[in-house]
Amino acid sequence: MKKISESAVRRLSLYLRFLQEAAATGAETISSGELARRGGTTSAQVRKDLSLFGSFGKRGMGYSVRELLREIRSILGLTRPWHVAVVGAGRLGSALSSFRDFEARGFDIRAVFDADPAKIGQSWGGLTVLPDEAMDRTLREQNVDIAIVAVPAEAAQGVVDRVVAAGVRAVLNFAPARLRVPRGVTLRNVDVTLELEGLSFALVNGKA
Amino acid sequence: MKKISESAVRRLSLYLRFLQEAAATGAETISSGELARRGGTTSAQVRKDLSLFGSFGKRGMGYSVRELLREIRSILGLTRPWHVAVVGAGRLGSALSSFRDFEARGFDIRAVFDADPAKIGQSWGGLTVLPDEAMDRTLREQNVDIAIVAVPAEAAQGVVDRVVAAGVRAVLNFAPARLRVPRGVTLRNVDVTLELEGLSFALVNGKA
DNA sequence: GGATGTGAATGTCTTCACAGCT
DNA sequence: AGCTGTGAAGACATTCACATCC
Repeated sequence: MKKISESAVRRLSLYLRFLQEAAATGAETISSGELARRGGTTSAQVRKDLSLFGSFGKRGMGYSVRELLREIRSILGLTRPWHVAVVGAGRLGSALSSFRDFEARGFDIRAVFDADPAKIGQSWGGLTVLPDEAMDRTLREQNVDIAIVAVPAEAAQGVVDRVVAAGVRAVLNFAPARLRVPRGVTLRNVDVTLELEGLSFALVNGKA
Repeated sequence: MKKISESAVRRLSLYLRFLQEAAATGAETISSGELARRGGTTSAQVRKDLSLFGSFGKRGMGYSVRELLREIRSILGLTRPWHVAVVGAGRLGSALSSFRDFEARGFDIRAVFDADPAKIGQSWGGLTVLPDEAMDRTLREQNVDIAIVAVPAEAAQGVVDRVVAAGVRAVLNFAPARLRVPRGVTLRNVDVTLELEGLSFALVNGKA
């Protein structure tokens, strides 16, 4: 299989969202031009992205919204729910754990962990904060696929090592730290400070 | 001035963080190879990135940690503090507002807004949640440079239009929506669902 | 007619490799 | 010797443009 760039995958996620919006308005078909307009890209880009996986459109017609929804869901692996755990029940972890939007998109939060005794046992929306020591066992029992790391930077590498040892193969890291993961484990970072610094750069350089 | 890619700016932010860590350990100099190792890139990449802005190193020696810190701070526009406002005092907004790390890096949160009467007047760490109606005036009075949008997707475009009208030229959007901003305004998105879907893709495709 | 799918052309970013300082 | 700075080469991503098909 061809190598797919991260930016292409990001765009597919966006197209998926636009398709859901279009479906909600009852649209039957959608053109590459319309997807491009919403995504701030070009129609050629949209067609190239989709052509990496197949030929889903009808010439002269565009794409069937329902069909393309199904295809992109399948490409992105969203045909079955994923099991997610949140490590760190601070403000950020609690915000993420309570995001009902995730469930709607097939990411089921199965557990929340924290090391702070004061937080353990608290419950948010059906989830009880579990102690650190229960982590390894629970990750396996719940067949957790994706771990969200929302702990302080100093603790992040230790956490990721443990979740990887417990069989988790995908990690979304919110800690401002560059983590090491073994081959076969996928890591993505959300680094708010980095984004702010990017905005700072744009401000002083007058770039749009 | 040359066009600098977003990925180059991201890497500069990372180098800055590594330099701060190195400075904390008392290191005097650092090589491109060492920065590359920490950042998961190559030494040639590091040198190219830095060479876009000048020649900061000494051959055979590497870079002076203190000097390079100063240069990168200057490049990124971090020599003066930026004024930040958070719009949306839900769980995510509250988590972001209380991130003390931002202040340390020169991003001063000057105001938090919400439309919900139940939240207005609550105070978090010296900040009082202000009502929606006070937003336009306060953004100008506080000379806010950067707005963080942490409201539901449906409300996000309205919010960004208002902050832009109030003179804000940089926006960090956490809402899962693609926002339109006029030329001259920089927008960055943090889209957690997108990241999760990217991990899902990696899981089903066995990519590391 | 109208929009897709795709080789070819272009543009951008990364890596190579080596001359040039220290 | 060691490490930077940088043209040149290579890899990768985007855009063009048009034949193809509904």
